[in-house]
Amino acid sequence: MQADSWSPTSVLLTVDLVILTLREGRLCVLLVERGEDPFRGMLALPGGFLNHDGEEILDAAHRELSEETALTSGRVHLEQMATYGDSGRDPRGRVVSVAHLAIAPGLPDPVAGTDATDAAWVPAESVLSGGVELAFDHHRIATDGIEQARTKLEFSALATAFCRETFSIAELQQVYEAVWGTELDTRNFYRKVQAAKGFIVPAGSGRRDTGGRPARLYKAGPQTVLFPPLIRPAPSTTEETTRGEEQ
Amino acid sequence: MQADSWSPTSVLLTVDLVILTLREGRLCVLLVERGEDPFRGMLALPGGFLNHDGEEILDAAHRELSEETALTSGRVHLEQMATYGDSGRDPRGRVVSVAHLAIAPGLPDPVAGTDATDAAWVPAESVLSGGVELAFDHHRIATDGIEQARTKLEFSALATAFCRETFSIAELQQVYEAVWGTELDTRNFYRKVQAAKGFIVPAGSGRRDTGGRPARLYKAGPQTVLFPPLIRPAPSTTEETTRGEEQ
DNA sequence: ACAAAAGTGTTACGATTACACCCATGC
DNA sequence: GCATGGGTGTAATCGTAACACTTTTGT
Repeated sequence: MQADSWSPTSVLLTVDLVILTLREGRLCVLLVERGEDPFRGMLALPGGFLNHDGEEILDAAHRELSEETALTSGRVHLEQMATYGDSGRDPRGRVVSVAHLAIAPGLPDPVAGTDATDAAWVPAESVLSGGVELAFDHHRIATDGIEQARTKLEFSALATAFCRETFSIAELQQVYEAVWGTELDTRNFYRKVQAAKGFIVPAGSGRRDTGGRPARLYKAGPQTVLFPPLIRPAPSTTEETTRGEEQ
Repeated sequence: MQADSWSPTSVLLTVDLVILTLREGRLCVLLVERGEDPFRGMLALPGGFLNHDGEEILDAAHRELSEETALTSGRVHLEQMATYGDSGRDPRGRVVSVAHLAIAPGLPDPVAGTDATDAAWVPAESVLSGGVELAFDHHRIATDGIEQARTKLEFSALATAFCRETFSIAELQQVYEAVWGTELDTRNFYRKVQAAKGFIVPAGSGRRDTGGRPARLYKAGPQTVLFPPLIRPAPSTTEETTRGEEQ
């Protein structure tokens, strides 16, 4: 720590959320239209300042999550992602944002937030391709969040957070296919997730109205790290030599 | 973002550094003895408040790194790790710390910082086992940093940051063995690192006074992500079912 | 010549893939 | 019965581990 001869700079702290879900087989991000003035009317990630003195960062993220979504129970995955504090990122002054990644099962269609004028699920593809413009540095944050979700799917049990309490293995596979944007072999996927001990545990015989033989149902197991991991197939011949690492 | 009906809380922002290096084949962390009053005389991670209005977080981390170590050139790896902001973590008030991970080649023995009374390289093992007490929540931060380094060694070219400008493959192997605490087969390691294209590139024939045939020398390649990755051998039969994920 | 360390070939094994096949249910 | 989707068996293939072996230098 530094000597206190000069007074240290204080900053405003916000939490921003990259909330991901699956809608009609597509990975989507929750975006809100800003009702307040910096970037009023523009799309942005949900988020906000710390509430009162003493609110924990993770609590603030949970609070913003509840405000923006109609999340019933505590069945949401929420974890810290990275901190963005570039001096020019907010016109109001020095605002540092601790970005979080949230994963939720498919949520009711249009979600009306408390202070946000409007909220909408936007396909992750549109964000990645730059098709939508976002306020602040939220494009960067959203991109980082999506990429992090893709990576964590390989090594952690994150995929179950996209599903409801109980789910079939086919549903779990759809999560992987949607987030990665690839197709997987049903039979091999079946055995791989079973091989990862503690990933999923049986939860009764299933009743699903899909027509064929009913699938067995499972729920999330105790393990958070997957071994062996589910390796994401390489995007075929397209070599990508440029991938930044340090931020 | 929230409406401005109430004034948002401002916090003090610090950067803390988990600086890792190899000394005599052991992974070590740089710790300083605090000369100022919260936890005066106790060991802590190097770090400090943001300097003046407008200093970028990453710049502050670089500055602290230079102050605490005698780093000559820019050959240091520095990346953001995680943010720690629990309300009780600093007795002076609400202080939020953006922790960074730094990797450096073996540095001169005793490093005297500018404001820290004393600085010392402490074996990572001692920190992990709880053998040394650290100020604030720095034990947690240091543990997280060491674990992150271990993981990143598998999938990124981080290991080269532990080496000097040029290095032999055997030296690179020592990095892996020290950080992971395992032994690796020399021959297979040799081919694995060569197979990861862009990881290391030749840098002239080597001269080392080790007695045998001189090793070829290499330098860090352009690639930051390793494919195929160098998988860390499982720690034998010892099952570990409890590994936290969310923070 | 010998020791020490670098680098190469080769085989055995385990994991992964691709795909053929059988099972259970609704209509 | 037959369409539909769930679940199992198996051979070809790939990557890896293990280790014998050759090469190059210093003394």
